[in-house]
Amino acid sequence: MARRFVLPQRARASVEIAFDKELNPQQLAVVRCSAGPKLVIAGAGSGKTRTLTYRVAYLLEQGVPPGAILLVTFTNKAAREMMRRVGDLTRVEPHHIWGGTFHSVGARLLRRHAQVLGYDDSFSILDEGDQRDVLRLCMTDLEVPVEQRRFPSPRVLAGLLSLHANTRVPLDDLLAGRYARFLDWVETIHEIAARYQARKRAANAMDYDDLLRGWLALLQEHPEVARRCREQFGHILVDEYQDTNIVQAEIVEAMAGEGEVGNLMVVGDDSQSIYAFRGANYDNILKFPERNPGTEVFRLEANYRSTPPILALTNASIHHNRLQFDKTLEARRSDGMPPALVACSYPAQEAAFVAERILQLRDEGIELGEIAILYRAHAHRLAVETMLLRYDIPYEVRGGLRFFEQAHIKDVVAHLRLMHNPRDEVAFRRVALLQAGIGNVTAERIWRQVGARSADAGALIEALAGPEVLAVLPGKAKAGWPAFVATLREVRGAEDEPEVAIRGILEAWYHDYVAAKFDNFESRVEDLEQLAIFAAQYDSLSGLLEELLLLGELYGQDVGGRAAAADDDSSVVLSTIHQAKGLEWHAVFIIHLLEGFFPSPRALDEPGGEEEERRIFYVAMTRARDELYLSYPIIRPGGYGSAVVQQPSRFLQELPEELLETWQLEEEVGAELGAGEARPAAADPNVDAAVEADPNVDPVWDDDQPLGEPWAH
DNA sequence: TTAAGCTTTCTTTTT
DNA sequence: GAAAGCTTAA
Repeated sequence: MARRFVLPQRARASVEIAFDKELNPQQLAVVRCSAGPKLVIAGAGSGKTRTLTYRVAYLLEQGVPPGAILLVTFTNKAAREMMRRVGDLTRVEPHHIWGGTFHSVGARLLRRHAQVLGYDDSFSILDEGDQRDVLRLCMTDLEVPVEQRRFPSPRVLAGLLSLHANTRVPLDDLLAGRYARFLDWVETIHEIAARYQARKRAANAMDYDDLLRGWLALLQEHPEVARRCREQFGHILVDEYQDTNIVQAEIVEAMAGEGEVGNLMVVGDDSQSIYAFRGANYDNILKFPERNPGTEVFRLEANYRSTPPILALTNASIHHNRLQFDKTLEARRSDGMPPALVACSYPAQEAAFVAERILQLRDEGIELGEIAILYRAHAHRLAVETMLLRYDIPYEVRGGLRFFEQAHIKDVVAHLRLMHNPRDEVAFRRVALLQAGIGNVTAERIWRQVGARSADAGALIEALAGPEVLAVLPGKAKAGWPAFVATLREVRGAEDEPEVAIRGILEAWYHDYVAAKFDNFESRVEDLEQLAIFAAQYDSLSGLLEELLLLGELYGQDVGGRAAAADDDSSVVLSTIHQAKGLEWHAVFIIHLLEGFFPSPRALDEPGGEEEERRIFYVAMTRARDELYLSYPIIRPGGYGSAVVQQPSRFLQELPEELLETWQLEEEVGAELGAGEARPAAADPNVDAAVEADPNVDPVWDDDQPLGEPWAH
C-alpha cells in the first residue's frame, strides 16, 4: 500500500543575485536576453559555464519552474555540476531541472514513450561491444561467406552504421567513399543493416544512435508527444553546440518548436569543434542563424583563464583555420611566462623533462592536481607514465577502457540486463556462454527454445528451468545449470536492490569464475566490489543500468577510492585532449607534438581534417592558465636499434617564433636519467649535451639537428 | 561442439 | 601490450 504525495515545484529564489556585479556586460546580455533563438559564441575561458549557470538562475528568478528548463550538456557530469551551482546560487532545488547529455535525456524521454515506437519501456541500451555482438549474429544469420573475400568486421560495420545514423549520409555513398574497399559487398551490407535493426527491435534494445533517432522520431512522427515536450520545456539550453550532429540539431529545433517559440539558446565555440569523427557537424553552429531566422548572436570574447602570452599563441594558432566565426580572444589577465617549446631527443627524455619540471613546480608550491599532461592519442602517454612511476609522482589517467566495458563488469551486468529486459538476446548469450559446457551452438538452441515466451522475466526463468531446455543441454552443462537458474531467480527477486543482486551473482558463482579465468583476478574482484557499492545508490535495476551505460566519464579509476582520494591527495592528470575539454589547469604539458602523430594521419584523409586537428591542438593549449609546455621527441627508436628522425608537428612549425620560448635540454654527464638532478632550463656550457640545438637556428624546423646518442642509456 | 592456444589487429578521438 | 579472431586438439 503506498500513497503518492506530489511535491509541487516552487521557485524559491529567495536570494537576490547581483547579476551585474558577477558578470561582464557581454555575459550579462546573454543572461538577461529576451525570447527568440540565441546563439552564443563563447571562446575558450570566456566564462561560458558561468554564463549558462547564471542564465538558468536568472530564469528561475523570473519565476520559470525548474521543470520547464532543459539543459543539454556534453557529459552528465557537466550537467550535474552546473545544476549544483545553480542550486547554490538560487536555493532552488535544481533536480527538477532536466539536465544531461542528448543520450541520457533521450533515454529518459523514450522510457516514457517507448510504446508509441513499438518498444517496451524496459528496453536495453546497447554499448559498442553489444552492438558488435548483435552484428556478429546478423552475419551468422546471413551466412556471410567470410572466407572468400574480405568482409568488414563487426567493428567496422558498427562504425559504418553509426556514421550513417549520425550524418544521414546514405550507406551507398559511404560505401562509395570512405568505405570503398567494401564495394563488393554493398548488397550484403544493406541486408545486414536491415537485419541489425530487426534484431534490436526483437531484443527490445536500442543502441546509442537509436536513442537520438528515437527521440527525433517521437518529435517528428508523434505530434501528441511532441506537443507535450514543447509545452513542458519552455526553455532549452544546449551547451557545446559545436559538437552536435545533424540528428541532434534537428532534435533541438523540434523541441523548441517552429520559430514562434523563442526559447532556444545554444552555446558553443566553433573553434573547439573536435568530434567530426563521430558525425558532429560543424555547420550546426556556423549555420544556426540561417536555419533559425531571427537568431540573435552573442559573443563572449573576454578570456579570464589564460595569461596574455598563452592567449597570443592560441589565437595565432587558430587563425590558421579559415572556416570559423571571426573572433579574437582578449586577455583579461596580465603578465605571465611565455609558452615553452621543448625539443627533446627521444621519448624517454621528453618524459624525464616533464617529470623533472613537475617536481620543480611542486617545489614552487603548485599542487599536482593543477598540472595536466595532454596527448592526442592514449598510446602517446606510455613513456611519460613510466617516468612518473619511476619518479614516484602520483598521477591519474583519464580514459582508457571504460569501467563498464571491462569484460567482468559486463558479465555481471548482463544478468541484471536480462532480468530487466528478458528479450535481450545479447545479454542472454553473454551469461549463457559463461556457463561451462555451453558454446555458441547450445546458446542458440536454448534461446530458440525460450525466446518466444520471454516477455516476462519470471516466464523466462521458468522456461530456462523447463524440460525443453534441459533436453538441449549437453551433459557437461547439466551440473551447473540449476545454480545458474537459481542465480537468475535471486537477481529477479532483488529487482529493487541492485546491490543485493550483484552480490548474489558474485557469491553464487561469478567470484569463482573470475578467479579461475583471469590472472589479475584480485583487481577485477575489487572492481566488482566497487560496482556493488556504486549500485547501492540505486533502488532499481533500470536506474543503475541507464547510469552505467550513459555515464561516459565513469572510468575504472573513478569508481572506487581513487576519485574520492584524488581530492585531498592530488595527482597529476594524464588525459587525451578530447577528454580534457572543458577543464583547465595551472600548468599544461602537451607532449608528442610530432608530424605523423599530431595531426593524426588518418584525420588528414578526411576533408577538413587538418582544420579539425588544429582545433584539437587549440583546445589543448587553451586548457592552460599560467604555464604551457609544448614538447616533442625528435627521434623515435625503431626496432633493432634503428631510429627514425621525425618532424615536429606542423602546428608548431606554423607558429610565430616570438610567441614561444625555446627551451634547450641538456643532460648531466654521468648522471643516470631520472636519478640525478636534470636541469631543464639552465644552460650549462660545461655539460656535454646529449641534445643540443644551435641557438641560432630555430630548432623547430631544422632538419639537421645534432642527434647525439640518445639511446646510449 | 567446446575450449585452449596461437595469431592478428589495434589506436584518433566517445555518447 | 591487450583483446578479438582464428586454428586446432580433445
